[in-house]
Amino acid sequence: MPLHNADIAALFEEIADLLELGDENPFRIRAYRNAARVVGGLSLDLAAKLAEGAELPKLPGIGADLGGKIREIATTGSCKLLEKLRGRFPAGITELLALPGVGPKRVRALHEAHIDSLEDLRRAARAGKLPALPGFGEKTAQRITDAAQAQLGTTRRFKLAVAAQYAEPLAKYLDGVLAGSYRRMKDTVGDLDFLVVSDEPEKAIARFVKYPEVREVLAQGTTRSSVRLASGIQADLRVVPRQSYGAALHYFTGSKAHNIEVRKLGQARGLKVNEYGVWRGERRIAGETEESVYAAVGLPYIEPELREAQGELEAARRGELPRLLELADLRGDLHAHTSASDGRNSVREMALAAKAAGLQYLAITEHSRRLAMARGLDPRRIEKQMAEIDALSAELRGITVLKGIEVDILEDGSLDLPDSILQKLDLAVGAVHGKFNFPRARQTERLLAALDNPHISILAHPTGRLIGEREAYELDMLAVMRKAKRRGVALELNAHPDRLDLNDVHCRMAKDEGVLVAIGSDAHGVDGFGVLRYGVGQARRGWLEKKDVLNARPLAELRRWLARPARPSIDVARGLS
DNA sequence: GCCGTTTTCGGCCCGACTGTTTTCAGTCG
Repeated sequence: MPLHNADIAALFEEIADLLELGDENPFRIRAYRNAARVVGGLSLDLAAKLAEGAELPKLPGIGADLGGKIREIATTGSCKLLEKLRGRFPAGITELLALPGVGPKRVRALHEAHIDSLEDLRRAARAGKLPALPGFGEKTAQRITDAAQAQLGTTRRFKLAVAAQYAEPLAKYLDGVLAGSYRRMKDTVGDLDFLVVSDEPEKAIARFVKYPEVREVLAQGTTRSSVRLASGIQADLRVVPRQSYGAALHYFTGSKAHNIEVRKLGQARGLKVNEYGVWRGERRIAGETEESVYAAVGLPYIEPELREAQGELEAARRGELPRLLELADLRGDLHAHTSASDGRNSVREMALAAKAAGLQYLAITEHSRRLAMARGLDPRRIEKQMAEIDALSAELRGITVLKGIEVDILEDGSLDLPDSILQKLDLAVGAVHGKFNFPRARQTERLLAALDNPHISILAHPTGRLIGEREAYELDMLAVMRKAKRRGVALELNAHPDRLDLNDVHCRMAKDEGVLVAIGSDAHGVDGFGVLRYGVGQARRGWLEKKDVLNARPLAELRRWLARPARPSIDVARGLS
């Protein structure tokens, strides 16, 4: 069982937790958390790289020691330090750290009282033992008891589009702006962060806690407040004066790791960066706008989606920031369904809706026959739809409908339709809709085989993940990308908020590998194009520019790309990789 | 544990809110 970057990151987090319980040097603990973040956000599969005998690449914040531990974990599945630390504390004690209001100090106090798990904690709470513990008291004990009962230790995150339903009305109510991971367009958000400019912060906070959807006020101070909404999502408000707006927006947008980097840059220039501004001694030299904050530390403005401490500060310093894709750059959509399969509207209705959404072309890509429950199309019904599209095209103006298919990739990597019908279509989008649990090698082989088909233009939702429901299937993504590159196939970024697949890390990997990304709405109705903004958000998080995105190209260029004779049916490059 | 146009040693981002610790620690973002 090979360990992937996420597994290595999880072990580093565990080491950090256990070191924290051991009251170790906080900077050493931070080094492990930083390493977890760096490794977890890497597109390159470290274990695979090491298995090939390659050297570990130079990674920020990872020196000789942590590099050695990565090697040790990748090859043995664990490391000596972790085993030693695990021996020092009862198994499962780190789950207590996840409870809100519980940090290392309180876990140690609990441990002294032989409370070493969530179950122990609930039992001790029922017996009324908690308030007597050092540093607890009635209120703290109650808060922790409630959290333990509500299973709050299991961090609940909300899909971006779900969070939007709560976030945007509240932002309007507050007359404020959204910051945090929501503004950075992360695929899921843990809480909502709002910023309001006001010289009467108490008033703004009073209005905040009176919002009808507030279920519980978690904290209420003179400049900030936290509440839990009826939906269960936590909302944080920060109120600042006008002259601090940019600094506060920067601070509250994060990410935390990005902020730390910016503050360090400031420090090197003798400046202090906080949420009120950039300071030289007592004097504020910047802070009204985010641009002024970056300028003060010698950088151009950095887009929120890039602020993950993944090389954006270095790129900014060198003047090499990407010019990120924008929603308006999308010229068309290459993945949509109609009522012929499992959609809700006709081709005509979908085409008009796409036009209204500002698109110039739309590919209709129904499911293929294998997906019977979605009323997948067989060749006969495809021919019928092609005729329908031809007739429609004769009268439609301002929108071009392309004839496509979302063809199932079968277990052996062959496609669910014969070449004889695929070649009549403008494009075929290949997709996996079953057998998600193949072992990594077999799943990879299956996709590589599918890419050999000369008619496949786009690989849809390449990892099959459903956020919060289904993990991505096991896959050697690098091998798939390199093959897609050789075969001239684009990889989809499915913009549906349940998918967002490719994710941000994979988008950046695609860019690095020179693979085109197609942002598809997967619309199943006329209201389905609005999700493109989430797709663009992830694309931006993956550093994608207009040139990296297939459907940012004008129709004529797209047609040339689709029609080019480049895809031989035999992979001449096979054996060279 | 990392890192260096101040440094190979001595630093390491910064502030708010809560509760209980009577002067601030713990936690969080």
